[in-house]
Amino acid sequence: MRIWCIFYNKYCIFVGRNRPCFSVFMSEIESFFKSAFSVDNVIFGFDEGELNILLIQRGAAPYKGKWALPGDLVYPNEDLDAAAERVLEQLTGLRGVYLEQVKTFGSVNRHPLGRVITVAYFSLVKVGKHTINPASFAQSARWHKLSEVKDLAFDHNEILDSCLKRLKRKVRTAPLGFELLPPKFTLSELQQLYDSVLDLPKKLDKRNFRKKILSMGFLVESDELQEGVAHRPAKLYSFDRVKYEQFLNEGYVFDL
Amino acid sequence: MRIWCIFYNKYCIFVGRNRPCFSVFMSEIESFFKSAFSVDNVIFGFDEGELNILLIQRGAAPYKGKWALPGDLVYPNEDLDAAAERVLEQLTGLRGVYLEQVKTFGSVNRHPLGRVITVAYFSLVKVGKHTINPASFAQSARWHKLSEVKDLAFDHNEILDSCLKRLKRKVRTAPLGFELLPPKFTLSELQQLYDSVLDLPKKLDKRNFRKKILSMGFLVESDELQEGVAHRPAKLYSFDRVKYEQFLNEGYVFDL
DNA sequence: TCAAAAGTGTTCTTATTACACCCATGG
DNA sequence: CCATGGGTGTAATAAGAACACTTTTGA
Repeated sequence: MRIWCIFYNKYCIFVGRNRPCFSVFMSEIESFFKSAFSVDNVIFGFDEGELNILLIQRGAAPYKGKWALPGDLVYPNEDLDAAAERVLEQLTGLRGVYLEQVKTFGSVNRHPLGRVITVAYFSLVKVGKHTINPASFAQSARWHKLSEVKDLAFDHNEILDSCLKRLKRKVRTAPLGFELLPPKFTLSELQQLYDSVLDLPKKLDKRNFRKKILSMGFLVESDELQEGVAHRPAKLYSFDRVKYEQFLNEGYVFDL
Repeated sequence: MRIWCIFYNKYCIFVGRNRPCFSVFMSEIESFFKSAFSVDNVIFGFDEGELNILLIQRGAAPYKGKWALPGDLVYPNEDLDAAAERVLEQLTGLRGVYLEQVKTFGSVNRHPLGRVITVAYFSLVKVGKHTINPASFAQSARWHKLSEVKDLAFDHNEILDSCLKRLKRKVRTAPLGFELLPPKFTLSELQQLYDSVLDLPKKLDKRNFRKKILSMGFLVESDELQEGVAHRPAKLYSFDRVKYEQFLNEGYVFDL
């Protein structure tokens, strides 16, 4: 059965089987726009020595064809965090990744079709551990180098800025970097990650960086070496979460 | 302009200017009518050497009679920050105070009457510069010592925890303390504030605290002295925002 | 044998901590 | 004259910054 409705005067009249079946006050319809809420997820990955983010290309108006952050309306019986996790999982198939709420954007006119407030999240994924499935979201989806991202749909540039700022702060005070690397990594890869994320005027000093991160005692050296590189192969390390907890319990704090 | 919409399958397709402009899931239409968003504001004040917060006592169900954070639904044409400012102004008459968004709480069952997500803010006010007007909110409103706050309505304890945590972090890296003090204050008052907010196992060292805060160069000594105290009167200082900007421009950061 | 990144200590400089006595005022 | 908090400097320690050469590998 089809039901049509027409917005007329201050009423929305629903029409089924060729006659009006019920109507609602426009203001209630308007409240629909008032109270729509969504999540948007800035998905960070680290690839080719650079920070990347996963964007979708919008398949429908508004902003059709523009690149945007993956996001969706929050379902009626869904917690906010769950909605953000769902967006990520539908797009990448990944579960249990690092996810953090950053800020809520609710300017009256941020969405051209009505009042939609959106809760921004960022997540950290290991690039290459997943295949991207844009189907339910958009006409396409792919990784973009952060340095090449510009002119996103809606207020998504502002959202991205907030998330990036948060990441830059948080990465210095919590062991987030490891979420972006494979389970085993070289110290140079780790340093490159920090250099890239922090984007400081001067790069970190190799010796000081190694001294500091190793002195914290939660990186464990494996007996494996890097392979297939045209230079002296580096030792592979991994992040030991249990040792990190001990480190915290002894009253130390991660600070880079 | 008329907008038509057609309910088809499980979608509601909105039609403007003879073509579809957007569509939504039917079930979402229903949820929109039942959902709302609000702001809650943790209003911090500093009084009698202690951090205080301004609470209202609920005048209506649910949680009638319980203490709660002041908050309200966001109006249809109101930005989120504006709603938080309005809540504060209606309660205290204050405008232009420090206000910061902290986190959004959206658990499905956090509100017994329906789906309400709430955006938590904190603000910092100078106690005594205002009179409290609970009228439009609740049966009463008053300051509570933070140490005596317990068992608030809704998930407001959790919201308070988040805001307090944020304040503790932020107060060390931005000159927020001054927002809680009168324009002229003694260094001991300032230190007492930091001791109280940070709640460290050891109090700050008086000489080291003074050395550090004065060395930043944005506190200006006035020629006035404390009055009416039964001991050597302290010099009054004030925070110079222009000098603080200079301090930042020279590449320094506030860090306590 | 060359290119390319891995790996490694020491010195200097700066920031942080710890600590105790005299001073000015009101009651 | 006493109680109360105001005000002050220095020495020891710890943390951070700067810096250059040898090693191992694949091509």
